[in-house]
Amino acid sequence: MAKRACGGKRKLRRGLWSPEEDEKLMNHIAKYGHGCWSSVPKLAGLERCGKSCRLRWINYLRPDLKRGAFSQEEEDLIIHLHSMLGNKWSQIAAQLPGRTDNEVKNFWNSYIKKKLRQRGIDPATHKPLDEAAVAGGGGGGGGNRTAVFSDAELILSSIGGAHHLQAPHMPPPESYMYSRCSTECDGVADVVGGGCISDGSLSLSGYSQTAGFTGYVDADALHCGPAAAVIPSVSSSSTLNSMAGLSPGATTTTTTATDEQSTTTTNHDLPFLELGTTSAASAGDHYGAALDELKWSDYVFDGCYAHQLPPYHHGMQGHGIYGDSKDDTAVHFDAHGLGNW
DNA sequence: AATTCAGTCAACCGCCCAGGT
DNA sequence: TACCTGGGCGGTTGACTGAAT
Repeated sequence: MAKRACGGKRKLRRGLWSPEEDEKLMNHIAKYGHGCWSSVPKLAGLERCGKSCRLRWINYLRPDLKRGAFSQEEEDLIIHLHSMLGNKWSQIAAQLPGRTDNEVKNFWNSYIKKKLRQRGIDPATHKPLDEAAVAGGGGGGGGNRTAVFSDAELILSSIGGAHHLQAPHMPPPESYMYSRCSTECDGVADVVGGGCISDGSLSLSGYSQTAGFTGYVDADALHCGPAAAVIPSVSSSSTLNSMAGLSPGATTTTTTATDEQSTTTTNHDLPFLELGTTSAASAGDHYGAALDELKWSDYVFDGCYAHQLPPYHHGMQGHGIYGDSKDDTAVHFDAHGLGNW
């Protein structure tokens, strides 16, 4: 197959990105969008391969990224989604606004995995370790994931400490698995504590009762049905494309849903430069509010966004636009905002 | 103060898939 | 239909940091 290695002929730079490279890439995308990634490095004057540029943009430069520590709600949601999806990091990240698959993956491997093991849970199967071993060392992931979520719920219970376990108000685990059926349905909320939004999005309000979190799961992302709502997932490539305004006249559809209703707004000509500004706001108050702090235009149009790139100036390895990733002043997960999506 | 070790995370690699020709 | 190319994804690596010794 002779799969081309990234940048076969030309001598391309590799490794960490310099501030100058970041600036070039940001300037280029700000002006033109990314378009065809393979042409970006050339047009932007970078000696990188397109893949590298894409990765840098998605994982670090994108203006809508939420940096900083994962909240308990995010952690719980990751465990929950992993119990259903396995290592589908992109799909998991799609449910975590502002988080990238790489970030989620790293968080899982460096933190959650260990935490689960310490608690005697096999992170691959979400079953107790001894049971997982008996189950046939088959290496997790292969089996019927829907059958293990009750275990995942136990995990959540134990991790959460204060919350749940007894939780008589909790719906049975099956109700989390939901929804898969009820989504293809008529939109009737037939899940205890959860709602089946008529447009196909999934409510995890049952989940919220235990973890203090309310979220909507993109049914399509979970392969749960054909009529998935379009969640403004910042991690999805489609959203990225719309953000980048690749195609003039492109249409993005943003769905906001509450327990009682779902509304859909359609935006035409939404260039990504307007993220967090007027267009985003018009897309829906909730989404707009969630983006308020992004102020992408501040970075670009001030002509001096470089000063807002603290990473290098802080001399830290973690190069966060919003500052040191370990800084608690970093944007925190807004469960309410997400819940309102 | 120097060294070692473990943890974190950015970036790369290789594969797969979809779309175009 | 076969091939090519670009984009995306998951797994892995390696640089860097801070804690421990």
